[in-house]
Amino acid sequence: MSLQRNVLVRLRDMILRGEFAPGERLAEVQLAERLAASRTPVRYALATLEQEGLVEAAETGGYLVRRFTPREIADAIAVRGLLEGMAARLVAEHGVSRQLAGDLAACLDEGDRILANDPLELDDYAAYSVMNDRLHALIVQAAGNTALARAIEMNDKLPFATASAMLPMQSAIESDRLWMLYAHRQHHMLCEAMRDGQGSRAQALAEEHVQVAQSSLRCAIERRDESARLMPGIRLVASA
Amino acid sequence: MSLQRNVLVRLRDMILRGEFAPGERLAEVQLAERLAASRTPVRYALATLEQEGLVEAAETGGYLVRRFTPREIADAIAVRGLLEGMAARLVAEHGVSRQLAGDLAACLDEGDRILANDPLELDDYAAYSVMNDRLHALIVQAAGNTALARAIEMNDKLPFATASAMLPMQSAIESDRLWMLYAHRQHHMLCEAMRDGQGSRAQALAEEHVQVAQSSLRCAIERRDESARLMPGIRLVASA
DNA sequence: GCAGAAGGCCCTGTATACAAAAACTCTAGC
DNA sequence: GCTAGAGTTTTTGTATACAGGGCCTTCTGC
Repeated sequence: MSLQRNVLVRLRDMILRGEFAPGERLAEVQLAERLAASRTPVRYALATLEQEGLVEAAETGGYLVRRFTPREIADAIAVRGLLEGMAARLVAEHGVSRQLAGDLAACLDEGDRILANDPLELDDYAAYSVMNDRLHALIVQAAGNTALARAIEMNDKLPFATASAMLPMQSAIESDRLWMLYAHRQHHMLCEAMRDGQGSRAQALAEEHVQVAQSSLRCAIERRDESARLMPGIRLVASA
Repeated sequence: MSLQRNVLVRLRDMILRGEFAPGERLAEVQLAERLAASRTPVRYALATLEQEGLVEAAETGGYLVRRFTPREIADAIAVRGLLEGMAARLVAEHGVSRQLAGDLAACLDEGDRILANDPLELDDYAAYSVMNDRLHALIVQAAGNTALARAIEMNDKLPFATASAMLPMQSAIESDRLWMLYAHRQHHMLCEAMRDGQGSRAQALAEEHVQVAQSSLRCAIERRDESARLMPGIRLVASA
């Protein structure tokens, strides 16, 4: 992989891990030596991350780590609901191919299997996240609308807006298993609606599905200290 | 303005004007001398335009002008409809402020005034475009959802996906005035729905509103040679 | 005559030099 | 003690040098 790409993914990861304070200046030389590269790849990464919205250009020049409000995160989650709702409707209207039906069923089965464990372990959350991301990606891909896929991809660059960003939070909630059972039941219903060509039902389900993430977000904001351990990136979200 | 920004907007404009063939390699040194700058600002512009989707990274390195299919443009227009529909619904649900009501009314009045001219002149199309963009921007801004605004902004970077991108095409259609009267009637109805707090009516109207653009797009694709004079950027759309 | 290899040319990725501007610090004066 | 100002230092924006790689051309051998 080129150094540019390497620096980009590492810097993005560092920001998402909360290694910088929100509003902090990202000095190029400092980043360059920390990432063992020259300023050129670092500048490329910063320009890209500005487009992604993780970093903002300072008026005086250079870049600052962006500070997010809880409102902005909630907004992004709502937009994801809208976009995934459209994707689900398109899939329902196009019809579910045999291939897709099999892939979706595999995701559903795996989710069932994971949630059969009663005290959910850390591995279970991780495995569920992978399954969850794959399920959502399958639907978006099957929708076959490139602009829609691009919009979702862009929206998911914002922290905590992605499908499984809030999942680590579940392990801090007492009723975690109930929430996940609810969310996964929605997965089942959504796949059923798409399979049966029920476009507006599928859309409504996908749109409603993000309310679970909204709940988790509210919980994470209320219990910052606790969630900071599970999701270090929460530092980027303003406390007020 | 910094040279970086200057080069970025000029290069974006050159691509949108169709000054490059789709798939053409954008050699950095050549662009640099053409834009009277060094490779550094040019590389910044290319990286940004890649994020915007106007340019794609070649496997071997460097960048190529993107080629768009009519399907991709139609997809982007559909996504704009979805996003603007959500914006309209949010405005209806939040309520229309006195300030916003005045601004919207000014747009509606100006549109009425322009469309009162019976043979529409070139100036009329231009003035209508400005009004149209302002009206759409007002609604998005009033929705107050930053992620939504970002998604629309990103989507509008794709050629021919923006609200008034297809307007120049109208001057080549016999029934242009009828179409524009129809679209502007939708503007009136949309503002009425938002004012009266009719969220789902507003959403449906905004979503349906983009069908005018879809029509214009189909017309532009069918009559490439004619539309190429009015919208040079159509060169970027594959003929097939 | 054709195929394969070698050489040269152009292009990108990376590093770095340089200048202008901004920020910080230290000092002097009120 | 605080403010203003000058000087210094850091930082960004820009240009450019350099190396590695790909592609095209050309030459040679079969």
